[in-house]
Amino acid sequence: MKTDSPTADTGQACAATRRGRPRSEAAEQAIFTAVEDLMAGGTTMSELTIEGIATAAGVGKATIYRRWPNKEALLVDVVSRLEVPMPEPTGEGARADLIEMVDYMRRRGLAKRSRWVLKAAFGQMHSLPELHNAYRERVVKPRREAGLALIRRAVDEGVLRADLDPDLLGDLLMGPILYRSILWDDSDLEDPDLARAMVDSVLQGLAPR
Amino acid sequence: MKTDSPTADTGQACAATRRGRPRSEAAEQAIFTAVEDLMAGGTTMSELTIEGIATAAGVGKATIYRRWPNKEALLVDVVSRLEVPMPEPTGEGARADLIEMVDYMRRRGLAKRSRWVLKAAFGQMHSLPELHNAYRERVVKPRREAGLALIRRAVDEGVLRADLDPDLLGDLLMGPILYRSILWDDSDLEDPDLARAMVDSVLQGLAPR
Amino acid sequence: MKTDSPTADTGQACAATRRGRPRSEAAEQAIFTAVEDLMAGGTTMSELTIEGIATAAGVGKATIYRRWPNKEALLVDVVSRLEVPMPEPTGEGARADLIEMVDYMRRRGLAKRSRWVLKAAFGQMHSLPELHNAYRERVVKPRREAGLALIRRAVDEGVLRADLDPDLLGDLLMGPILYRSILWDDSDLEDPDLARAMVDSVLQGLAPR
Amino acid sequence: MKTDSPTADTGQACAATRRGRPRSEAAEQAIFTAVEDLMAGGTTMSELTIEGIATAAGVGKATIYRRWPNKEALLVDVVSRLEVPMPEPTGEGARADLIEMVDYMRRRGLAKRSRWVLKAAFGQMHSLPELHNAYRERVVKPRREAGLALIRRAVDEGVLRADLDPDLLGDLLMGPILYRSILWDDSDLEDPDLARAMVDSVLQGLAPR
DNA sequence: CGATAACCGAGACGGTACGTCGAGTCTTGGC
DNA sequence: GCCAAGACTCGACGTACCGTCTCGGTTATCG
Repeated sequence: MKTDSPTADTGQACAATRRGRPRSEAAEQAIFTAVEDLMAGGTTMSELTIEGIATAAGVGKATIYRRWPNKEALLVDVVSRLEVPMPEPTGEGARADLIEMVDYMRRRGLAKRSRWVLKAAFGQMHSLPELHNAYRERVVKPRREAGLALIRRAVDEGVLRADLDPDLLGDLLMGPILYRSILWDDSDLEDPDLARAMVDSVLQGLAPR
Repeated sequence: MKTDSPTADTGQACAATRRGRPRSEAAEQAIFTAVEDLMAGGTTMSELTIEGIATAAGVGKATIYRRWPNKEALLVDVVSRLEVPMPEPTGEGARADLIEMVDYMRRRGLAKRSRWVLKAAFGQMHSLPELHNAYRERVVKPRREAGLALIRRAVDEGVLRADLDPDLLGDLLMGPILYRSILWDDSDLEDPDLARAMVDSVLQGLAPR
Repeated sequence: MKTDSPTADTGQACAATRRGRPRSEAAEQAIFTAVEDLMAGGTTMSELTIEGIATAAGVGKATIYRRWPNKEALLVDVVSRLEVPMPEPTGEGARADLIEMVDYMRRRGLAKRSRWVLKAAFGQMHSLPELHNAYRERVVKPRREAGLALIRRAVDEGVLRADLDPDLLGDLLMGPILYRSILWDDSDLEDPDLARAMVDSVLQGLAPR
Repeated sequence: MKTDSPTADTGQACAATRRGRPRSEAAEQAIFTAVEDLMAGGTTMSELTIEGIATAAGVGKATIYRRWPNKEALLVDVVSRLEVPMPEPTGEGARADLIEMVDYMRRRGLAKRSRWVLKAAFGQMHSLPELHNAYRERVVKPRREAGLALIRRAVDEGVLRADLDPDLLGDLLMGPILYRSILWDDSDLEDPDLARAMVDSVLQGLAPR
């Protein structure tokens, strides 16, 4: 996934030379690392304070507020950093690719840091609509589009029915795993065969033949 | 859903009659109304403070804390109150019941107050683990169990395959609609035929015959 | 000197009964004590922070801000508390009373706490004109009027010339000692005979006979 | 008063010629002008920040810190610059010189900028001990010594008694006018005859003949 | 009927974190 | 090496809520 730097929204790439001391890359890194460490250490969302982050990062509070207007904005960037690229098509056919995609979601939901982010940060989004949109634009949408590309290929290969809306197909395939990732426990994602079972089940249909 | 009164945790079922002035039913109503009004008025979750609720309800803070140990507990009750009862089986067979159940989820996701709850309150849950657990226990679980009962009946009627885990069947049927409810726009839920399309699609299977 | 409580300016003596928990007298005392202790401990004015006072007093910052709008207002009250009543007339005649008054000023300028207050707090006043006025009204003016009464009595007794403005007489008698108190070192005030020398010198005149 | 350049404390009198670009005289002027403008514009002492000065002067903060080690040092120089030279002896005798000196103090207390300095800056001195000491050393002391010289001459001329401590004589003559300058309103200084009245009163004595 | 006990609104209490501001230092590119 | 600009760490500011604790006063039941 391609993500802009946190200052992307200020569009500072002006023709005139930038003046003054440039922002410290090290400080930025320290902030990200501090947040991820705190998260990994079991800190819940409401315990995650800017003051705590600043202290853990060895950074002044102003250095954080210079980059992000509030806690949520910082988290969106943390989230973006943690998202890993989706798997490339395996070349073994569309069904295998669909399973791989679903299994990627399952593994991502299991990964400790990623799961914390997926749950906690995502949860805050409805309080800050513009951040919700930013997250959807930068994280959800690219993935959804990759999924749709995959689905269209599967339709071409005859693995998926052509008479259904691709959006619907996507939700039917991805919804269950994401639902489990967000709402339920990790234990519900541990079965390594889960992705195959899900994909095959919806492919074949839940009704008896 | 049937929910205990907020005083449930104080173990009021003592043999001896309670002495002193009883708690004011009016105050309780005022609190609930205030929270719902604030929510409807666009107050985001993080702006929803106990002090604000007390002021809006014309109630002392202690009157709130006398009933709920903390903000999370109050929110669980508010959320529970907003949940509407699930539809009774229609008697037209398991397939119709499944569609009805999915469509109920769709409509619930569209309802203004319910949506606020589903999104905002649910979103905060991972920040507030107790709220998350309480919500799962009191809201999600009963519904899930109703769903599982429905699914078992559908298996008995031969509408669903008997060789799949009922939990998996449930997630495959409910996951897509909940995924859309939580993550996407309301517009994705507007199609009145959506529930039927989803259920029939997964019943028949996404693979061409 | 008669001093109102710090909340005097809110005029809370309303007919309607005051509601809510009353302000803690103990907290107020703790705040005053903390400031005086810090001052006595050599803390300079710019090192004297509200946070430090709150910590030293074992009190929340809000408890201070509830009583005084800012640091300077708090100091005016601290100053008022520290001011001690002026000496009563000795009954030995106007000249002795004048010397006693000047010597009182000298001793006051020597007293550790009082001096700190006289210097540091007084120094801040020109930044906050209304506080300057309050201080003048509540501390300086009563003293000045006591001095003028004394002077008028001295005129009646024939100790002071009747052809001079009483204000001028007051400043000529009190100015030198206050000038030394404010601007110079403590060492300039140590001579126990200083007051007598000053009064007698200006009474007799500085010109040779 | 003659004041060293602000760089005095950096010991610039090195034998080897200074290398690199010399300090900008214009920047220095801009800084002084900015401070005086801000003062004249009603800025109180505690609102007078280095950042504000730098911005108003169109100068970098480092340019200020390169010249003065801290805010207090800058203020000492600003204060020194504002002090105007004392009057030369008039040649009309010691009494006239004493009156002229006291009247100079009176006029200085009335002058707008000088008064700002005398009151506001002086007021802060006890908060900022270094500033206090520097001010005493560079402003008060020379003036006091000039006053003492004058007094010694007056003693020689037989205008002042020889049996009194010159320091005491100085404080008795200057104290009243300085006391009025610092503590009271400008209106108390407006009488153009005030200096003469004060000097003559203390010369003749306050006791009736 | 009076005492007792738990309730009520109001608001102060000690804390914690907020987001801002300024101090004094450091680091850019440019003169 | 100086300059303007603006980043840096640090620490205090004054505000807002948290959850608790008095206040004076109001219903209830119990004795």
